[in-house]
Amino acid sequence: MPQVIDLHPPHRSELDMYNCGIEDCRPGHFFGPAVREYYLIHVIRSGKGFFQVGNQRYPLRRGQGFLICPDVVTFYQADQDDPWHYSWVGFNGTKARDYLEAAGLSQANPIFGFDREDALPEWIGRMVEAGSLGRGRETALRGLLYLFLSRLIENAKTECAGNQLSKKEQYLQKAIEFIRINYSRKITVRQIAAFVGLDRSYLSALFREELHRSPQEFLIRFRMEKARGFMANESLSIGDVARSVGYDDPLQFSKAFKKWSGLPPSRYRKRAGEDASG
DNA sequence: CGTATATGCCACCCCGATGA
DNA sequence: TCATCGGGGTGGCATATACG
Repeated sequence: MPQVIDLHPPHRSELDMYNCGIEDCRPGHFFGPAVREYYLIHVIRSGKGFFQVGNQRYPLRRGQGFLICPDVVTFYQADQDDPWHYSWVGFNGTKARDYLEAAGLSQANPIFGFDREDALPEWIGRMVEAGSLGRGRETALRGLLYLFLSRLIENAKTECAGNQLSKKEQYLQKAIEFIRINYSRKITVRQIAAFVGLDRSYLSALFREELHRSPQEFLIRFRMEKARGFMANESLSIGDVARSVGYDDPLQFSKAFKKWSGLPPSRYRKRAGEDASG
């Protein structure tokens, strides 16, 4: 018999719980394909099953969990022989996405693992217990949800520290860090590679493999995103913006910006201003 | 022990931009 | 027009680690 706590659709604040529950699925039990209007995390206490989003299919088992994002079609099903027993919590709010991001979770990366000492299922168990409270119920559930997410975030941290990141990912992080700090200066792909300590062609291959674009393409996109931000400041000339993102030649900047956004900087700024005023 | 896989460097070729 | 330069990408090869 599943235990479920269902709240009224809450007003939108920083973090709101929609529901939570514990369920021991029967063999082959499934849900979907369907969408949710909130984030929904399942943590698997035992057994097996799979989670499918788009054409990605994730076989999952005890000690793992998955995130369903709002308005995304998903399907999940318990194993026929060893059906999973999971606990789940649904939530949303203005900060929900930030917390999930801190835990390394997103639509693109919806899977996580957890250790016994993380006690993620136990937190949901306490939520279900708190469901029988009176006037303090909503506050208790909110607190437990925060604690649950804090465990999830902490868990993501140790995963990184525990060298879960491959060398490739570490190199990419280092390269991106260099770009983040130096985008406003004239930097070359060779300098980025030297900073990371890799051969230029090898770094290029890593970018292509992991990010599906070359280091230079990544750098240009990064600069254009920054430029877009700078252009909101009307006191800066296009030349000022160009120099602020590492272009000493405004014409070259305009060309790159047009290629990126479809509009030359001056027209882009004009249109953005019109959009903002009505 | 041999083999597979990941990692990483290097030589090389091609392209486009630039500038004399 | 042609040389140069920065850059992207490939294939070959070496090394280390994991795995049976």
